[in-house]
Amino acid sequence: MKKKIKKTSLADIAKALGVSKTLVSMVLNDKGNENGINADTQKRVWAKARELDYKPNMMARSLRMGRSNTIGLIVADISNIFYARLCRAVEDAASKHSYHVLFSSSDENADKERKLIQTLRERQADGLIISTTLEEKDVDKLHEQNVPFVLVDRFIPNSKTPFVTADNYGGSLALTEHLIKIGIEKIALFTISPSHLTSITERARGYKDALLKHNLPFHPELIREIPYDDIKNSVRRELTRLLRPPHSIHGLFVSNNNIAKATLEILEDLRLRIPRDVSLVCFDDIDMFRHTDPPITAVAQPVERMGQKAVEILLDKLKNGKKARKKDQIFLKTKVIPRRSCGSFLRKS
Amino acid sequence: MKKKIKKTSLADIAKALGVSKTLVSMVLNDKGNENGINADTQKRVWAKARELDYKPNMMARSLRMGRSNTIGLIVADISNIFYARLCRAVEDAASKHSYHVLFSSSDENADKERKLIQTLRERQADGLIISTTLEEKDVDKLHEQNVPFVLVDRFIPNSKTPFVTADNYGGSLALTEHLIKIGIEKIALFTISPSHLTSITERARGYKDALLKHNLPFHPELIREIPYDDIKNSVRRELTRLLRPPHSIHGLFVSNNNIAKATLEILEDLRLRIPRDVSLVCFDDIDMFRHTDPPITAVAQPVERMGQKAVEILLDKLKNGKKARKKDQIFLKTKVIPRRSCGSFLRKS
DNA sequence: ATCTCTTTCTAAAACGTTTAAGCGCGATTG
DNA sequence: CAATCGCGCTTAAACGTTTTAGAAAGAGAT
Repeated sequence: MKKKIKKTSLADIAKALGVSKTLVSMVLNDKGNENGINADTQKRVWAKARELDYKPNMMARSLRMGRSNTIGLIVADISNIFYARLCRAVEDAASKHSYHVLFSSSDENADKERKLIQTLRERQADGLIISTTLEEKDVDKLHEQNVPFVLVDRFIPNSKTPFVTADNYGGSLALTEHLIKIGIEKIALFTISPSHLTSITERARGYKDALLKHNLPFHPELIREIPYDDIKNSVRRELTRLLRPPHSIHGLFVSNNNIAKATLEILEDLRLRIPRDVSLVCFDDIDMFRHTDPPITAVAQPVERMGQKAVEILLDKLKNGKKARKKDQIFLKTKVIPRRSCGSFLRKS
Repeated sequence: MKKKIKKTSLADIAKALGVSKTLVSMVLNDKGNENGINADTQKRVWAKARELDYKPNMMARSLRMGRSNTIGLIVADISNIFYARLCRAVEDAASKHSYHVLFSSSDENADKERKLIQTLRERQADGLIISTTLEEKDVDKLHEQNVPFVLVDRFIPNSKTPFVTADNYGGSLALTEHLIKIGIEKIALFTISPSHLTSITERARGYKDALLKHNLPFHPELIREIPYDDIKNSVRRELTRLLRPPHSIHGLFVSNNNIAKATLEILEDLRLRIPRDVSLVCFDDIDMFRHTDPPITAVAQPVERMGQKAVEILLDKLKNGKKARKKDQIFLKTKVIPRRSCGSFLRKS
């Protein structure tokens, strides 16, 4: 019925040529010379391999060699442009070293993430790159299971875990100061849950320190947490509340591009204009912020470098054992990109 | 030195319990009952497995079973929001059937794509989903090698190859008509190379037929091909040329979101405004088109369904053999989303 | 005639699974 | 009391590699 066409294996080539599998394997791995295989025999092997359209079976090879040349990558959501870029960077960097990448989206869900880690390990990923939503103790457990891994975008404070992240604190400080310098002082901050993520706490810390630095009052109730899975409704609720007394904010700092999108949408619904009714800044710049109405001031992260660095560190760990090194904890510089979403006048009056 | 901690295998559990690997395997695969394994023994196996933190080695399993539960997915560029969404959809659909996805970006480069296909096959992907840039004969070759695969976004005309694509023709026809109805008649089309892709040729065909349908002149020289790897410069060149006599276009139809972005940028550079100086419409809607200045009229594609359907068809092929069926060639409905980038007045005068 | 050294190649084990075939034994049947 | 059956389990092969250890054969040395 359904004719199962067997793929050609080393054994097939060996049999066809009347030599051993060993020989064929050596030749096709370019170890023919170092094993003193006759040049002519080598040619015959190559020819036959081509003739039979031989393709090595990586599963068998990995099984035997105990390594798969695969990296597992876990991000919150690969359809978010930030992670999509990160994935691409990781893919490119990995493929330079002939590694492949197994992507997965965790949706910021710790359970799902744990399962994904498990699966990736079952699939014998040699190492993991994770934009983790886990807490310290989970990550410690990962260490015990001695899986080589590197965190991206977020990190675990006071831990030896290697990571590559943007300078979320510095970026947020600068971004908030940008608002303050323009004269905007009542600034709310929309963070995203789960809120223990350092990418988020650090942004909040930067925001707070900027206020303090400029002797402005810090009101904890101006920091609002937007749940990852209900962004639009939360933004609507918080925004309408904050824009009227007693808060009457003048500026809004949103912690990621998804919240920014929702904010634009809600403001439009409410017939409110940026920056007339509120100034907006966003952590994480995306292309289209240049073309929105108005263009949005944002902090740009070096996403591509982030991916590259993470791969670099991971592969280094894979090669040279896994002693933690200080220089494997990396903060990348960010950059404020001023655009027109902040007005340019003092509005305290 | 670097202590290699062996992972626990079936054999370890078997030895610890004084039973055979077979038994352990059966129990852990939930085939204990159907193989009449004593309930108590089953419990002991599970307990020991947990105790030793057993994780099955999927490489070994795949090797033995001849299938990896992995789907290979090749797109042009995973950092393009369209493909990122597609990837996410494929990931979700696949994981529902406990398949994993191995993504790769081909950069619209046929050679790279061929290599990726090869690699994915070496890695024993059970099937492939490809947004292909290959030509018919390459795809035929793939068939011969009897790899199950499904094309997405693009298809091969007059071929039995299964595919899932948006109705590029219908969408483009409608989008062009949208312009025409507003009174815009001199419309240029920016396609993207490589231009043999049906996703592109179909869009051109829709554009042309819309003109003919409304008895408007069709000028082939108004169709400009923008190379994938040099979008910005080409757009600048073509745009400046087309906006002045003798062409003096009033409308511009761009074939994907990347070209739209570049167009927005260039127009800004040139101090030109949409729709005052030119009307703009885009095939493929992205979130941010709602918030650009002005919001951009676009054709939305059901990307998520596209991914789902592709997975569905592929998995069906994997299960039920590979006879080509008519209903495995799918065109998905698109939808014009009118926004303010087209003006709303007759401008022929 | 034996020993040793190259050169070229091979046998067999190992990686961790799944699966086809079948074994030992007590209970049931005729 | 022999034959049969079912239960609970095992043996061994197989998947396609890589790798370790060593073999066959001819050449040169003694």
